[in-house]
Amino acid sequence: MPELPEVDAVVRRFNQAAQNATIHSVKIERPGIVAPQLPAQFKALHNTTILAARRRAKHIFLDLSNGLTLHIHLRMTGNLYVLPDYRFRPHSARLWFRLTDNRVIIFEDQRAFGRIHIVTPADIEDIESKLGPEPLEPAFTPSVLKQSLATTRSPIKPALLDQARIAGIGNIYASEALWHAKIPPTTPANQLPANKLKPLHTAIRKVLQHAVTSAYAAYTNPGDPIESESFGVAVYDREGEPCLRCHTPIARMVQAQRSTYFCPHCQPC
DNA sequence: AGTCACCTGATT
DNA sequence: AATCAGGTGACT
Repeated sequence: MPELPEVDAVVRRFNQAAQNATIHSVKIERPGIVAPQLPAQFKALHNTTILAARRRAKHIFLDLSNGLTLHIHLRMTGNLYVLPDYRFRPHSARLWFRLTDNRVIIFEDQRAFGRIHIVTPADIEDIESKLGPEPLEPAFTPSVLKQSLATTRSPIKPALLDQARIAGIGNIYASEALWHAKIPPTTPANQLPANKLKPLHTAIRKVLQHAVTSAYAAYTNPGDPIESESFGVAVYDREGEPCLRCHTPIARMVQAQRSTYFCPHCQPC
């Protein structure tokens, strides 16, 4: 569920609450969350301090005082936040870290698709080496975008979801960016018209940057579900509703087993 | 490059 | 009862 902006908000909020917190103990309710690692391995985290949380694409890294790092992926329904006491944890808390000040870091995940692993610097290199450019970094230029899309004829919408091409875009913001740039989602990625490159680059950055700001502002309560901001979403989950530009009913199609929303008039396929 | 599996809960 | 969900990795 969370895409780059929501993960970014989780990390920023986490740092405000738990930077330099020390882990007292770990409780793993669902061993699947740490598989193929074993719950016993997590005893290595007792009495280590979390130096800081950082984000790369949709990945969260918690750097620890013992030189190791916790690698967390929220997948579809994960969330990570701090509560004042472990007894306040929700039913869907799959793993939690009790802190030495008695607070607790909750990894909540209704569908239990999320993952938490203990990783080394070499592991982190492996993970990051498989990720494309960060779309909000200055290094992400229209030229870089063009290179990312040049090596596949797949429709551009599923190509935008490929984390090796551009890191952090998910199903909502892929549809949103293509609508903003008025690009049919079926366009072969390597055949994007030259005059659409800059509009797409601008749209990706604007959509994500706007969502980063609003996702962070939206989180006032720790346990709130992570939802992409619905206000301001132009096409996602709006099938049949009028296009905000031309009032044509928004259409839905399935690409690579995921819903794509688009305006049949602004983005004719 | 396309299909499926991993899970649970909400909606139809 | 069946379908759908904002993600990814392991298959064919």
